[in-house]
Amino acid sequence: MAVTISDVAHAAGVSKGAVSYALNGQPGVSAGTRERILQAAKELGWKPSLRAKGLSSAKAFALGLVVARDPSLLGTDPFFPAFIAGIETALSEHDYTLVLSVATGAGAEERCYRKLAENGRVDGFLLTDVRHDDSRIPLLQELKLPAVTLNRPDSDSPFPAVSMDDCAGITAAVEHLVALGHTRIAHVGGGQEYIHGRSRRQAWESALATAGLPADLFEAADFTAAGGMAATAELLRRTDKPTAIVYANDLMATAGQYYAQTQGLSVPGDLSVTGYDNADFTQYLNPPLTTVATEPMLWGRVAAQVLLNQLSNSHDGEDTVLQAPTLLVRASTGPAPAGEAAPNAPVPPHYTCTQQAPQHPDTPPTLCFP
Amino acid sequence: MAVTISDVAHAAGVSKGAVSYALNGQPGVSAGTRERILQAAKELGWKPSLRAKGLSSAKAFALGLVVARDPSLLGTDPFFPAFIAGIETALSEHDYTLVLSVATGAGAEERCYRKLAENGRVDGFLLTDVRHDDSRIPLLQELKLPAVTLNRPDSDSPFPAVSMDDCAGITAAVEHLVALGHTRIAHVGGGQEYIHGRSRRQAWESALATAGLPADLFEAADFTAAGGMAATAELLRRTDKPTAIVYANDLMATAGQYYAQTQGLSVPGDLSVTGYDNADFTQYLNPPLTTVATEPMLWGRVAAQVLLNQLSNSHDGEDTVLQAPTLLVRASTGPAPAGEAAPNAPVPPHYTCTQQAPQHPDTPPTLCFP
DNA sequence: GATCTCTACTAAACCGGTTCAGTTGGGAGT
DNA sequence: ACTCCCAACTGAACCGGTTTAGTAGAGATC
Repeated sequence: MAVTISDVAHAAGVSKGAVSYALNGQPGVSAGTRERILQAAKELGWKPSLRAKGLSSAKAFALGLVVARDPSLLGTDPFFPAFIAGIETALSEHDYTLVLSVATGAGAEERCYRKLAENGRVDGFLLTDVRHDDSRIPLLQELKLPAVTLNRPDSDSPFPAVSMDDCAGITAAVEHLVALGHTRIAHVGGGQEYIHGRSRRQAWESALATAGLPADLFEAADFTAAGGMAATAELLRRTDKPTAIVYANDLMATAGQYYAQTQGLSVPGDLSVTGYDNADFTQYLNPPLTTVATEPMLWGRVAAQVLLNQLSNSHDGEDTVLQAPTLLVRASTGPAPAGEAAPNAPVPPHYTCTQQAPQHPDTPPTLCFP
Repeated sequence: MAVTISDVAHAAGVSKGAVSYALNGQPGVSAGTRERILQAAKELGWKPSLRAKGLSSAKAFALGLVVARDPSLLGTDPFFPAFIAGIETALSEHDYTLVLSVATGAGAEERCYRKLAENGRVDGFLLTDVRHDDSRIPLLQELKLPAVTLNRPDSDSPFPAVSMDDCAGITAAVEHLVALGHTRIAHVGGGQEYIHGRSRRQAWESALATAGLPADLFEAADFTAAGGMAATAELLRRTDKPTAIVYANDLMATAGQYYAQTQGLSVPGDLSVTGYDNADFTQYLNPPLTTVATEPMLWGRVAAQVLLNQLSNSHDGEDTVLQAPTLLVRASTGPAPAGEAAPNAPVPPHYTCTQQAPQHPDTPPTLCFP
């Protein structure tokens, strides 16, 4: 059996309580005794039992992440693995672990949160894929567990948010296309129940408005390849079909680009395409995809850090805003087809291309890392 | 505060012990009393505290999965998300959860296993990406925790394995290429420290031997896109360059196909390409990739199930063999270039194409699901 | 030198379950 | 009627920590 606090107490010739004080840096033991206890603990190789700690302090020393995506879609999205890796970097420094659940099917998500909370598995949750009027926010309030949301929800939320602005990346994509002379720039949106689905659409609308162009080429989809393909087919069927499509993520862009090519269109000759996320494989598409390089690892690390700070009461409750992702121009975007360019918009000079992922400060400005 | 076992005992007018017996289906309480206790527990909405249960029974009610891949590679591999989703389907039925750790950097992996074990976080581990002479096997024996390995390790292992044969898929790919008239069929291997890297290479060698062809076009890589691209470049530089390349995974195949196209080669006109894994995006490549459709979700479910059975002592210790994955023929493979085909091997008739993922029985044959 | 106060420490309760060692009461056996 | 036995149940110990209440002893105060 493993060595317990009683063994240490016996070895050091003190009581259990004294050992507990000494090892938690609490007052109540003299410097000499403390030293003796620490020495004994080290010699015996004592590791406090998290189970016992958890029982007496009513903590789980774990954070929860519930993923409610379709498993088949999960595998295609590069976001989660990197996001999780980021969480780990923050957790590994404190004795916390990540409890991951995948909920599939209606109602499964809520059951999942309830179960983890009621079983006392976790001390807090990381909320991803925040939805319009997200039901998980009142749920977690009911369950009385702290949380951190990725981006600020559109409903009232008492939880701090860690945000990475969608708007800038989409705006940059639209501006890039406008500069290339495109005037019919469509958007294939992600699920509009997600706030990032909505915000990307809104960013597209505003950017077009700024450029004095109509935002009438919208097709809703669901972030899946199949959805992106169907939406693309719909757009290309129109008489006023677009010369460029801004997709809400890479997977839809990949499928859309593929579909356009099967229809005999050249990318970017006849149709320019942009994605979002910078999935690894997009640089090996033919043509490589112009996309927006997000930093899911950083996001995960900061979100976990904020949640941990909240648990140790050292968080100020403020939202954290991460640096906005930047556009990565590759070969899937090009000048608008001849005869399509607006009269006063000749092919512009070379567009500034961000080839490197942007530099991020090690710690975001609004966070106080201990 | 939540309702405890004492509350239930008081409500039912019995002792704590009786409640414990009643709720665990143990003998020692009469049917009537049992009924009364269950009734009281239900009325009070009692949920047993996993923390307390864990402390007294020295269990964690969790399984561990340590992923030792580079985070950037993690995001590109569709295996893990699907595998994890499979694990979840098995765990959700029992009150178990998954503790996920991402270990990066030398030594981090072992520290990770040790930490989870010493902290009593998990009751067993799922071992993926098994390596040649894998050091984790003696490690876990030392830590005295049960485990399940994906595929049988090449060193002595006391742990049951859940295997999905690599050989059949690669063999089918080679046979498919041979039938198309190819005689110079290369292999870009995954990391040869991994047993699946080795077994895929061996499968390629044997299949070529069976076809009476030499296996001299091998290039080692590391399952990454960059590695696949470099290996492809190396192969295409040779004077006896291949007309077909069998890659050990989709990511390398994607990068390789892309590289070949940038060099002015037509796929499959000049070069046929096959992948492995059936990552979702591969069907949207140009051309769509011929690949081997594995079932990571099934794999995860069965592996978790075997480990759970082991924990409840209901596992027989036998290995479980899952149905071998099948070849999915798409457009990245075609007849060998003219003048390249073997004299007596005309373009063959249409090759049978498995368009559907294979049907798997709900429960694998060698497993006894309760 | 008696009291007062503070530090350093101990003993025991506690978290919420499981489990072991007894105790009780009723029915069978003789 | 007496023992014997077993099912049914209780009380307490236990898992390994934290925390509270209480105590011994040293030093300061008057």
